[in-house]
Amino acid sequence: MESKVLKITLPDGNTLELAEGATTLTVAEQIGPGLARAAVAGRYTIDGQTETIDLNRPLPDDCSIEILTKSDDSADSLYVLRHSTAHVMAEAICKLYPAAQLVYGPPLEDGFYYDIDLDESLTPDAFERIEAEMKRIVKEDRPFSRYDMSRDEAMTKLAGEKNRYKVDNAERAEGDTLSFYITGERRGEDFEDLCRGPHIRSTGQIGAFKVRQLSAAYYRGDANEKSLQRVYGTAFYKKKALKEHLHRLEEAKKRDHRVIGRQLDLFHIDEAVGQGLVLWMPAGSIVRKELQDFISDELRKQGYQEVFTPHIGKLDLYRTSGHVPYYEDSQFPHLLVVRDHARPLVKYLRECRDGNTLPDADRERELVRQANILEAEYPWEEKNSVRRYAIARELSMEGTEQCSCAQIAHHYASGGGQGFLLKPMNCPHHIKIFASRPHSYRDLPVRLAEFGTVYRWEQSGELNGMTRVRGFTQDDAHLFCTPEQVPEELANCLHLVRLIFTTLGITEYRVRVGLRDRDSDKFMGDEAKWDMAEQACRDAAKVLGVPFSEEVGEGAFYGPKIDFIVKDCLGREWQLGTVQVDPTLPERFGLNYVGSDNQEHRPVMIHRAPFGSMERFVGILIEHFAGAIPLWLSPVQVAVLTISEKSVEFGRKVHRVLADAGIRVELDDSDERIGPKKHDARAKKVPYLLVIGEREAAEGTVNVNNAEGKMLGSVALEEFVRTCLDEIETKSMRKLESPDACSGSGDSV
RNA sequence: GCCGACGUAGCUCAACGGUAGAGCACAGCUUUCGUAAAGCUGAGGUUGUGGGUUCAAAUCCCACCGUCGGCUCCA
Repeated sequence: MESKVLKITLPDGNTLELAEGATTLTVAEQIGPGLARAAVAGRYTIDGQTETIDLNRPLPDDCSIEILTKSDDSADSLYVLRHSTAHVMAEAICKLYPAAQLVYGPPLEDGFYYDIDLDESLTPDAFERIEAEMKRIVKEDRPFSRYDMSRDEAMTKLAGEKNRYKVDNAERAEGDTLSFYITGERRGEDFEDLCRGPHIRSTGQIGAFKVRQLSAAYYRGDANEKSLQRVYGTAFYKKKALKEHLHRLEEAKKRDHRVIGRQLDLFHIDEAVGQGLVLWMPAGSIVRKELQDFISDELRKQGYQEVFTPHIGKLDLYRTSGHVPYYEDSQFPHLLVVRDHARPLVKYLRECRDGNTLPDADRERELVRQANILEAEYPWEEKNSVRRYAIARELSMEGTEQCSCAQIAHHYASGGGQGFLLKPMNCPHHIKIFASRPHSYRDLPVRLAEFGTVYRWEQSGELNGMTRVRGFTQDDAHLFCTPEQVPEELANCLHLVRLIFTTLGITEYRVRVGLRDRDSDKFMGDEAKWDMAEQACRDAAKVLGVPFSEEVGEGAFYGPKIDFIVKDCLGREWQLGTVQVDPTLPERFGLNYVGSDNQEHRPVMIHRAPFGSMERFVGILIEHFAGAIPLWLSPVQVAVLTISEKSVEFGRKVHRVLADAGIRVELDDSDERIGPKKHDARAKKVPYLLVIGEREAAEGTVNVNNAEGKMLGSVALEEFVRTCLDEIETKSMRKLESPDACSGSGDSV
């Protein structure tokens, strides 16, 4: 076989011709010794397909190539480094804890983790020892070496090692051969791991690393599987980069909406009220109200009608919608109401309990009959009158203190009994508004909007400030339309979401089209209609013209959806705006309208919430602006700060003029110095601070300072009012930069 | 719900077996001041709750409640 010559295209467009078997390292050496030293891995592209590859593995064919180096902090380069560091950490842990079984250790966007199965609980105290061990491995500068094995051979080898996780991993891996990476060169002696690679050249290339965090993680993300210990770490090529990274994390914490929410008195969550139940403080309420008014104005323009509905609904309503029993885990306990008929029974049993006697059987039987409780439901077998009283109370639905009673749970789960549910969603109520009147196709679309508060029993460990709560208000609306109207309505909904994001300067978001998982029982409804709805979502997302990803299993239980997802200060993703196509609930509720053919037709429903929820949106917004929210949203828009008693009178006048103009203004005429007054106003992130001294009083001007404390200069009071109102009116994100700009139009400031 | 860490004054933290202390905030007084924290004085806590160990518990142990970081979940 004659040896082939490979044509390698470099990033600068030059090409190299190398003998077959050439590696990325060969290429790097050709270019220069410095590059060869700094190189960590290669990245080649053939036919538009890009792969990262070990430095010392032969390039498969003609390709264009990019050399990843230690001085390059690109995601690709760091990815290889972190994956390699995960191997080093795994080795360290195995050495310190020989009983540890390795499971899976991928790189992450900002680090890596390794899942391990170990009975002994790891604690952060172990980090130092793990790091010390890792340091040793790094110092030894062991090369990462790869070897391949046929699948059969590898499976035999792994089976012999008695690590079921690696066997599982291997079974799920693709290809006829499996690869292993040795941290070192001595096969059978040095640490090795089943791994696709690629890796950096040697452990010495790991410049800086840190073991950071511990958590439990279920094997393969399955809560029924074994709980593993996940150890997180991160790595960089340079110590400085690690330091900066850790510093950034510290800085990001200062933007945390929970921290700023307290500083600015925006909201409060009180243990005595309940987990995940947000109390909006006066300042936070202003932000929320402004946002609601903003969207209400838009909705009016777009032909929505606002409605109000109660916070609870009958269980039967949610049995129809499918919420009961399918989503019971996420619901607050049902509200059980007093059955008047049962009161005499409860009273009698209470007397027995208080008198510490057993009830008379005949009398009890008679009262049970009167109570209209099925004999079969009644706990005759309970011999204890206290217990019997408690159960009778439950059966009579008088209170719910004892609601753990399995009989009750079973009773309700099996469809019996009338009670109420705190609404987990607004749709059933809106559906009933729609269904309360006959509709002609001429009426459609009907668009019903409500700031509807819903309650969901989120797992305690999931709660998070404002972003994950148990009671929240959706800026909800449901559109009932003909199938033909769906594309246009969807497009309008998406544009509304985008308008809101644009207005608030949220540019970093991703769009996800959530589809059903055909293998899951989480989704209900007709297959064909789902297909149509999913296609409608794809089409609408395309029309919107932003990149989006399609994700299976992310749909709502009744239909597919398009979500707008934003990251918080710690990089966690939160779904904000959502638009959902629902072919299912109209069916379940038997909704219809009369078409032009005088026949009844089934409408399609669109659920949409551009903010998602007021709580989550405001939480994210606080972090987005680090508390320095735009003027139109600011709880306090202007602070008037007097310099001394001599300027208090004019300060009061300024305050009054601004207040009369509808501007949210606060006056600080306390006998403090101007420095501290400014400091206080800045701490509250007030957008404009007006310093009022004798000079201003004499001239009728105000001395304008921005939220950063920078003095912008003085301007006539009337002019400041005008500019302020303009900035508020236009919901401008831009601030005054100099007082001269005050006289200009809103756009120029 | 799971794993780990943590709960001390309104906030941020100290004290880590010998019955709690600071800064900020708050109140009073002094000061009337020109742009990033004035001074003095005062008030404020049965150390999340309940048990236990101990002569003695904020401190050690257990349970519960809550918070935080992950996991899982998220209509």
